[in-house]
Amino acid sequence: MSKAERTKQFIIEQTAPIFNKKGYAGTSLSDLTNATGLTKGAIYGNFNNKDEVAVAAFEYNFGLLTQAIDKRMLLAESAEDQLLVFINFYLEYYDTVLMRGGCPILNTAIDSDDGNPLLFNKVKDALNRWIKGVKTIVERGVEEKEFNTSIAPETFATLFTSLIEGGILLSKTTGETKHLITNLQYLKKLVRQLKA
Amino acid sequence: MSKAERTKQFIIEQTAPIFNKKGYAGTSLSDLTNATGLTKGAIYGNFNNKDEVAVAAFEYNFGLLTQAIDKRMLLAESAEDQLLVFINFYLEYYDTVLMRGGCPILNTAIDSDDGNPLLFNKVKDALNRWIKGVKTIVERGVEEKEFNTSIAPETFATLFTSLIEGGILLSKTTGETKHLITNLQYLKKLVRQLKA
DNA sequence: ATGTTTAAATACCATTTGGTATATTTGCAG
DNA sequence: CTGCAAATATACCAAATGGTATTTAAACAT
Repeated sequence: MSKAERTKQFIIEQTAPIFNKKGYAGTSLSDLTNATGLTKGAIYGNFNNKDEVAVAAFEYNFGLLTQAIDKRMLLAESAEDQLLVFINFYLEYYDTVLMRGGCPILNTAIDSDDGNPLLFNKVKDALNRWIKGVKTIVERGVEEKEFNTSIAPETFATLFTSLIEGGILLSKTTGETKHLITNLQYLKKLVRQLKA
Repeated sequence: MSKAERTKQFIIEQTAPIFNKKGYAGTSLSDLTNATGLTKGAIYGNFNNKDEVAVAAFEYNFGLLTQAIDKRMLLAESAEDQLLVFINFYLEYYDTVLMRGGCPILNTAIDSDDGNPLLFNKVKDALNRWIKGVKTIVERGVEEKEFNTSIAPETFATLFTSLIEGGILLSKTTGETKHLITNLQYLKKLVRQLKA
């Protein structure tokens, strides 16, 4: 890894939590220099503008989540276990996710819907991939006779994602973890229903 | 209503959708003057700072929603009908809500969680009131033997709110209404389950 | 109608913003 | 260990930011 590549990575790692917490418009160039200890010259030597840093930061934040989940996914064999990977991940790592500013999809979607189409498209893609991933798991479960068809895969995927994101919103806003936990437990029940 | 009160109201009405769309940090003083056609003098004659305008704007945005819902709530007698008021409101007015920048609670919660505690507390209160309102409806339904206890009122309120907010997020981000509709239809099913 | 209070416009301020050109340092190949 | 290229720091820029006196205009009670 060249020097430039290393500092570029360093900038992303240091600024990613800030973008996630303060949002795109709320994060200034001086926030970036403060967080990294670097100067504007270093930032603009590695990125063309603030936009590019924001996009890279989002991809990094989202990547952290997906990597952690994908890693656990390897150990899951059945469709049920794969769905439980998501649920258990959030049950265990909710505090960590919160410490980093919350769910990057939730944050960045709301933050970029007006005025930052490049970033917004990235979030859109990420969210669509996530929903589709859940849907695919359920479809496979149905194909392999592990799941019944009491809930359509597409419907399930929407409910699944909404309850997680909605739960994060409620818990983050009220300060009470119980909301997310309630949703995750309900999702477990839904998964069980899918099996019965 | 005095002149000052009228312009104050005018400022709130004109700037409320902007704050909802662009967020607090993303809305500048010049956005406010542009939207109103007034000058900084007029704004600062009626508000002490940008914060105060933002808080007033949020309360206005949230008030629009609650007023519309409360109005319909008067016609609902049973607990079931009262829950359906929420569901049908979002089914019918989703486009209108989106046109104004989406759900003010969702937007403002994400926007103000870092760096604007005054505003954040307002959202927190609003969200807590909403959740509690749903819970109370279900509790009353149980008391009056209209609802069974298959789902605890508190659990139901969390699921209910999460599915609506989560659905709005999904639909707004993907651009596909189906997500919110899926959730609202599922909520209808949950309400029916509560009756059976 | 007039004088006074009230509200809004103007002109101004320091600071910060995102961004760039240039200078300086650093890393690294020969 | 030296020379050159790559990477970072410095110095600078115009524009925009939130905010404040001060001036002007509009309301309104008498």
